[in-house]
Amino acid sequence: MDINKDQNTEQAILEVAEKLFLDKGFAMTTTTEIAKAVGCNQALVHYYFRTKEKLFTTIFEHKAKLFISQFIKVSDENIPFMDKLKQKVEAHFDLLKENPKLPFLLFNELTTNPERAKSIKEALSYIPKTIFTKLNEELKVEIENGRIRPISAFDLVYTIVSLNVMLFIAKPIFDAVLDFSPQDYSDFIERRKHENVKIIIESLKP
Amino acid sequence: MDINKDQNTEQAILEVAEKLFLDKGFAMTTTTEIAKAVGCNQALVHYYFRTKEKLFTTIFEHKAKLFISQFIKVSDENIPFMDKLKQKVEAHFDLLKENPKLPFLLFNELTTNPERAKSIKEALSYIPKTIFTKLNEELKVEIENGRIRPISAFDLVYTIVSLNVMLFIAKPIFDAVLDFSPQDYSDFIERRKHENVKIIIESLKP
DNA sequence: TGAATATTTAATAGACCTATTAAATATGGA
DNA sequence: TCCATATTTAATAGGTCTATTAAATATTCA
Repeated sequence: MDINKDQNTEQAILEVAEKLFLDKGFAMTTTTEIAKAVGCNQALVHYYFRTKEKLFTTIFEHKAKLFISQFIKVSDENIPFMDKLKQKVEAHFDLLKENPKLPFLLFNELTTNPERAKSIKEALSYIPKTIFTKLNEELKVEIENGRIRPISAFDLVYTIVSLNVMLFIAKPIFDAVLDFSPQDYSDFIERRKHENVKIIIESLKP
Repeated sequence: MDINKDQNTEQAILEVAEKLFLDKGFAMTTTTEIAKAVGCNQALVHYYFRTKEKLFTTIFEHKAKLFISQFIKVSDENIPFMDKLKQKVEAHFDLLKENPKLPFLLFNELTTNPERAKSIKEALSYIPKTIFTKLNEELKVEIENGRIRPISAFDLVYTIVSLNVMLFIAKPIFDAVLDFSPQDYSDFIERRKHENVKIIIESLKP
């Protein structure tokens, strides 16, 4: 071992593997490469995690649960619905900004290897059903009071997620095709953060 | 050769490879598998296309150019801006519906193998710059006449593409995580087609 | 028909990958 | 210190993949 001699090898493997899986997906990442990046023997990756699949699952489930639990964190309940909505949309954006490659990994693994769906479903089951129920109830009150047009929680969430997630999934397009500099990209997504909130709020008007 | 004995082998390879690349991406598709699906010897894939990379590039560039040229097709010029916008958003949706896996392939290849960016850039350069210029001019007129709020062509396009494309990229999530049946999915995206138009129109109000 | 060319096949080189094994080395506690 | 256990290494089995080659077969056309 070269690097990371100080810290836990198992942890080092997890960290390096997470970065590589997020960068290039499951198929394009090899255990040989992970070991090399950690600075350890390739057999060690299997010693600690047995298979590449298990290593991936461990990392993905941990990452997904962390993401979801961070998002779930209740915000101040005693504020108007629209303010809370703005808060949530921005919190979703911020969380994506901290985990910009997670959505792609989810899409990638679910698309190229549907057998992994079960493990991913397991990881995502951490999203309580109650979230949708609760949102639907809140929406119902707003709709009945004529403050917003009729809309389902699912549709609202779809709009939010689409507008926010695409900022990060499409980054390689902005970089390669549109020749965005890092500054261009940074400016763009920050501007869109507010634009997205505006569009979502606007789309709810009765 | 078993199947496709009637038709051109080269063409058969292209068709089968296109399906497989779209289904599973470049990395997860093997030339052996392509040959097997075509019903020919694996060496034939290399005989006609030399390398897997060349085969992929041929297919991708053709697909991308087709998609773009179909979208570019001018619609009736003599209708109000908002009507044209609605037409375009729906045309974009319809085109995606016919090529539901193309966006993912684009993201996948650009993300997992950035070296391929050049060839993809080449394929996408088929999008004339004038499109954005023209849209910006049309927007300017609408803005100056107070019919819509100030917005850039790029932002408008981002909103349209995000809302439409996510319907298809996220399909594996709807299927696996939300247990959508084919009918559920079909109903959902058709509803969203109109919902997306509404959101986009609404988001432009002054 | 028969020679030139095109297509197809079987075989395989060469690379790399995952996973395992046995042996070597390090570590911690009695 | 010394033994038991944990960690690490080198070596390798066994598989698959891309790409090439030479030989076999089919097709074309003079």
